[in-house]
Amino acid sequence: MTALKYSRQRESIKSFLLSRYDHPTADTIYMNVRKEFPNISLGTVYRNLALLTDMGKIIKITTEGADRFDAHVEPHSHFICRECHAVLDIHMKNEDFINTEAQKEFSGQIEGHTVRYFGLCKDCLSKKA
Amino acid sequence: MTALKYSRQRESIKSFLLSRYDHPTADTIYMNVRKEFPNISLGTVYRNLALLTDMGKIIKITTEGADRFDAHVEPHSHFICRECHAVLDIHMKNEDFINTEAQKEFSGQIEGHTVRYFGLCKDCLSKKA
DNA sequence: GTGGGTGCAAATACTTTGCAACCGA
DNA sequence: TCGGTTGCAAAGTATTTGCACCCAC
Repeated sequence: MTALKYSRQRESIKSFLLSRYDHPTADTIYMNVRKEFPNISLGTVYRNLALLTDMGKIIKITTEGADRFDAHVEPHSHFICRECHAVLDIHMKNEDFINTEAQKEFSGQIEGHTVRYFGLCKDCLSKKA
Repeated sequence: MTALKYSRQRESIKSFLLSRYDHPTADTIYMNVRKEFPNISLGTVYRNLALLTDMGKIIKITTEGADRFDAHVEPHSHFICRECHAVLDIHMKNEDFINTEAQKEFSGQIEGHTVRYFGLCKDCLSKKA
């Protein structure tokens, strides 16, 4: 029974994440939280991101390169660009994939805000033209 | 114009992957290919996995921990266990998500065999009971 | 005061890369 | 022979962890 204690650093990390919709990496979070806590260390950022993830306050998204984080935990899905690894929100209703083969095969096992579509984002698509 | 040359090691890696449906990691591939090529190095395994991925002969699946690889490139989706990180195939038709919000929002940008569902596999579910 | 949290640095896990020797076309 | 490929080891990137000190309760 580890009693969680308040920490200004953790609060700052969470509120920074709440202000962003682009799923920043631990390093980006570190750079920004440093504006408020110049002495914070990357280790502390990682430790708190792990804590917040375990508590369900944020979501960790593992992609190529560094993991990305999202404080918006309402059920939603993600589109991930194969090229630039941008993570974009998809505002998809849970019921939306209820009739898919996946839903039939893994009925009851698939959690919300956990579907990820991969492809090319518009920026990367247009750079190819 | 780099002319690709035949390599027994690369062939072995590819045929090992074709024999597996559990999406092994580079290290597992290394361990197994070593039975045929005792002197092969991890670096060579990684180099060839990158080459095969670029050629579209295999798929790289980035998850927590080590990346996983799949030589079965026919369009299909994956179910990934949050707990043990197992990657299971979902035999889902491409048309299956054509009416979803994701498909509408990212029309033409979503590639085949690239949708990933997250949840708990049956083994991990039963261990919780 | 006590135990969780922090900064720092070292360690770890996974992957990439430089280089000389090797091998396929 | 020529240039791609390999084994080995060192380096690189992302993340975790041990430890002494600090701070919330």
